Amino acid sequence: MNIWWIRRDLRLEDNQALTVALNAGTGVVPAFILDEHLLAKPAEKRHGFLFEGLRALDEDLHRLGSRLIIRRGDPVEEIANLAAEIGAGSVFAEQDVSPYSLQRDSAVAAKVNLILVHGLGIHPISLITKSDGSPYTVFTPFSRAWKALPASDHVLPAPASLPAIPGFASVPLPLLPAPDSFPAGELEGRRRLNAFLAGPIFDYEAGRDRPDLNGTSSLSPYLRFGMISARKAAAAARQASRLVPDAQSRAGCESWLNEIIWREFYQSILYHFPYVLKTAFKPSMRSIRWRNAPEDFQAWKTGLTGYPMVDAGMRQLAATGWMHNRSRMITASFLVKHLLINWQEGESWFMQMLVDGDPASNNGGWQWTAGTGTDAAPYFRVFNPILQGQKFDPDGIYIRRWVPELRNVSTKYIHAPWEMPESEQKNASVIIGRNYPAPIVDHQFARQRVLKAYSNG
DNA sequence: TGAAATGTTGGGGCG
DNA sequence: ACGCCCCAACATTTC
Repeated sequence: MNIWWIRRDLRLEDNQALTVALNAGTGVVPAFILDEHLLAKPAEKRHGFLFEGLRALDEDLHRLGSRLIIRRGDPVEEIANLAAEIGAGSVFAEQDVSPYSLQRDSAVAAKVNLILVHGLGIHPISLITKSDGSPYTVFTPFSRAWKALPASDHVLPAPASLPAIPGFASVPLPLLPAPDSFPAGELEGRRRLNAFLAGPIFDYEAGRDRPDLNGTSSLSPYLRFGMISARKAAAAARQASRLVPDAQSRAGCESWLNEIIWREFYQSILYHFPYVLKTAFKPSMRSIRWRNAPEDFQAWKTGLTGYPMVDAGMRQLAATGWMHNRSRMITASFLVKHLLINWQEGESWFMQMLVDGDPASNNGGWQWTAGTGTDAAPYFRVFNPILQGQKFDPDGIYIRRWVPELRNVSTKYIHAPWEMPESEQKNASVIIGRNYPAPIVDHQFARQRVLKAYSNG
């Protein structure tokens, strides 16, 4: 018997670790270790999503004649114990990139025959380097090298059946449910991919920037836990692109594929530069004097900054465990640039709240926004939350959805409600400073302040 | 995957 | 006819 050690590949279709394990013969025991170290970190929605995903996977395994063995504790001990218990020859697992997983896996490999299999990304990180072998640190050349590799559109089918598992002990999963907006499981991942490919992907070029429209795939949590394989998603996007005649639709597909490549770019960055989880990628950006401002941070977290576009994003995050990408940029920029609070505080909050929270992508995004990272936004690029709102939520639909106090505010004032005359405030049944805060910081002032802080840093 | 400040151009009103 | 001013529209530069 061998072990298929599941970590963030909760799927049966296009699972290379599972396939290799099956091909090794002699039977496969699917196992998941509830890692105390990881579960101790606050991330209720993501954990609920994971647990529900494991329940769904267990059901799928039952259907094929197998089942999921769950253990709890330190994975190094638990995998070694399980391997000894079942007399496992080898342990097969999908290779991960975070420093924690690298250290964990090398500790496991010291105790059992651990075989790590590619599959988290589409192309192995080792294949995408500059000609001298060093890693790319700029997205565009990285993506060119990525696209130059032969497209691997082959998707491994889910096995038709699996070997039965003898009566090994398994601990129950915590009952924590997945958030309502994200039912977990491979089936739901596939459903969402198909729904996205049936239309929205063709408008993705513009649609992806509009938090008021459902223009994105909302697949991020499923990709995060491998409930859909990135390779299958990309193959489907390429196929969709080939089937449409017009350039605009093809651009949508291409643009979405680029987002998949961003994901792998940041995986590569984390793999090669693990210190980014601790400090700025750019050494020159490590001496910025951040503000210690707990009240401002609290206002940001709770969506009470007085800037509707920022507050809408933060409340969407708190309510659903997900935030539209455009809103992620706007809210992150606001924390770092307007409030001058260390991007690492925001990174940590997002990791607590996000269902799709992934160290590589989340860190990459925050360092990009803060201007401290690879291929980052220049520090002087300061988003104006009012203009961003006007551009990307022109009718204020997104704001009214997530900031109900402003529901009756006219579109004219929806992005800057503090400019409402008193009579308008009464009409809209919202008094600025009472039912909705006045801006906690003036835009022009904040802009000048952050430019100064960065240029001194 | 910016925004603001500054510069340039050109049409129109006007004396 | 002409210069002047205003200002929108666009372009460039600066942060």
